[in-house]
Amino acid sequence: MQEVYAVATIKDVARLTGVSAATVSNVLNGKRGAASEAKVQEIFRVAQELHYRPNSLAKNLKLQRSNTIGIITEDLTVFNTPEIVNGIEEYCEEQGYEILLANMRLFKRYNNNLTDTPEHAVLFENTTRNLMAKQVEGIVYIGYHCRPIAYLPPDHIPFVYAYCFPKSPLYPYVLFDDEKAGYQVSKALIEHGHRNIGLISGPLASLNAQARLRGAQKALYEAGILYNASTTLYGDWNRESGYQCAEKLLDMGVTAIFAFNDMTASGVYACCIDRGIAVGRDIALFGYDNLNIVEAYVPPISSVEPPLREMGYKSAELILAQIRSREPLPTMAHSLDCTVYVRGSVCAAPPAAD
Amino acid sequence: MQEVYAVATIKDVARLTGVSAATVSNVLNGKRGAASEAKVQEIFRVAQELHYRPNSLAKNLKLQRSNTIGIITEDLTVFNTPEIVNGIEEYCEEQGYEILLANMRLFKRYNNNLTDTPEHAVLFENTTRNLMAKQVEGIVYIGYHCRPIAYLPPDHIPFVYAYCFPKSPLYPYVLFDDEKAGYQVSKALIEHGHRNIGLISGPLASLNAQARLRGAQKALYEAGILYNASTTLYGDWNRESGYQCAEKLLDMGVTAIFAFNDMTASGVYACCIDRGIAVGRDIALFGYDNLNIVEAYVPPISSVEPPLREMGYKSAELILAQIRSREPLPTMAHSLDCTVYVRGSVCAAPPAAD
DNA sequence: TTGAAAGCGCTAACAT
DNA sequence: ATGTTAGCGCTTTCAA
Repeated sequence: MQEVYAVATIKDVARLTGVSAATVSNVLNGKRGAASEAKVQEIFRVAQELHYRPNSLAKNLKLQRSNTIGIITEDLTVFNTPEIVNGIEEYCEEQGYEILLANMRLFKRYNNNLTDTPEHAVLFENTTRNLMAKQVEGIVYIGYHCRPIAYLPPDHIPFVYAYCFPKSPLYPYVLFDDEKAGYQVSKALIEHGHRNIGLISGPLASLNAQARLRGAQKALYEAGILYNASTTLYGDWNRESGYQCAEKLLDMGVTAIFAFNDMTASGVYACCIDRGIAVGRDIALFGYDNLNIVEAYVPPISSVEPPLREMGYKSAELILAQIRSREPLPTMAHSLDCTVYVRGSVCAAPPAAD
Repeated sequence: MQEVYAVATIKDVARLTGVSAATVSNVLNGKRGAASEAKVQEIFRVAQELHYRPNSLAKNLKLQRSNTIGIITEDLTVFNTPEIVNGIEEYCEEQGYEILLANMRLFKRYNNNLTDTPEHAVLFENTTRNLMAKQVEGIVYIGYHCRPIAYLPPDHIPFVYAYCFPKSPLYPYVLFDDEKAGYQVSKALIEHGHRNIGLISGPLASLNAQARLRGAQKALYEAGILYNASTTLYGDWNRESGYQCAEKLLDMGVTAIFAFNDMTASGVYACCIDRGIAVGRDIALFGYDNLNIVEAYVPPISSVEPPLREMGYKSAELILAQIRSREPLPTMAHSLDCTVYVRGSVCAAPPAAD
């Protein structure tokens, strides 16, 4: 088996400069007066030449801290995850912290069957303890979609949930404000004169969908528009269900459709094309997620962009705050604002017939 | 600053079971006859109770090997990268190896200006040495698109390039077979009766584009179709240039368009819609990359899927082979096959007028 | 200004 | 069957 390829150690630097390892360590760690000016110069020179850097394992073991936080991703290939990771990395870089990433690959492993099973619990626990065995000082857990997570970390390790939240609210979590976005979208449609707006929600059980629905109702209420239960349909987040729901809504004569995700909106679009209805002229359409598919349409689909990078950044702030304060944080829920993009798919409502 | 939260060490297990640390180590590492049956049971029991796992830093430091390979990503948020990472993880999991991921965030850092500058070289070197300081046994470098990389790793550390390749072919690299895919796509179009096929390449300098072009020419040649330079245009990979190129090609009367990526194909689609030309009926269209936007169209765009997971898997095989053999590998270039998806956007050519 | 020594948690060679 | 010891590479206290 492989030994480590040749890498310079502190002893090499010590030997080549004729001082002790202790002195090299002191000098390289910037301790003033650890050696004469000449020695200092030489130590730096030799260290440079040998490309010396302290062995990270040895250093962290000795110091009993790693300057590292762990990230657990439920699945790195889910489209939102990398951008959240990026936000975490950004803050950590600013703070001189390092990252250790553990990807659970839940999708590949369990065929996208993501309820909290005992099997999952074992994997969670394992992944967490693996990171702890590497002395990470805290962990950010990134869900693949917003939902409650039963798993709680052991041993009071500093922990933050991003894009999901703990069933028992014992640790901070970072989400985005679905209700506000739902409100803003609906308000935008109302301001374009729409009063008969079809909603294609996700499944009733989805918390995201519920929050968006609340936002939409609030906007309707404020505008004095009577809520019409029959024009609120519950889809399955996918294109097919978008198509089917669109058929019903179009039959009911809505002038605008707010689909709660872009895939659904894409299905709506397809239905409109098939019926010869021009999106952005005959009907207004809004999606959610701001996937790159929305720009593929002519006119492009209006949509809502979740603040992924910011969620990562915020999560990192929270984890470092926990680490530094050594106390649980006062505020648990952190909700960040989405960006609403009104694009060509949103047109004014036709002159009211009523 | 944070000390490590309370975690059981081997000493704790030793103390609670009344044996020495050495015995605990021996028992837990499966050394037969290291202790009496009763002791063995007890050691396992206590270890379990305390959730003991060996401190990874201490263990690796001691053993001078980490059972870990490093992954350097140029940018984790580029759409192809996570799937490649996944493939690597899959193989490593099978082999009992761990992963350490370092994301250079080239996009965020340098605004997508990705030539090999000295600035980059410093970042590469730094990232590599950082991983080496953690005793990774080898490194897989994942480019964000296929191109030659000037950077070579130091100290003969086992190294593999994925989705890119080293300017000096001193290390193995894993790509996908653009030429073959270009050939297959063109052949598929020809078999549908098309003889006047427009190509929208990427920039002339792109190696991917060149290879796809070679494949296309081969197919034309085999079919006895005269290569027509005027129906080969060089775009910029984006939607706008796709639109513009499509205008020209449609004016020239092509019956099929092979766009060398999906964004370009998306621009072509937009142009066709604007002109009232039905893709999949009046004209055939092929893209490349198999982004999720291709399914958003009705009919969906035919496209080519690069074997991302497989590339990752292969890279991992190659890095472990290097690590285990302690020798450079004989074969440097590894090219994997893409999957070609013929979808509704491909129709038969109209009856020949010539 | 410099270095010897101890120890982080672990494993392995070598006693007993 | 079990333990003692040494040492991986590093930092830090303390003494010189």
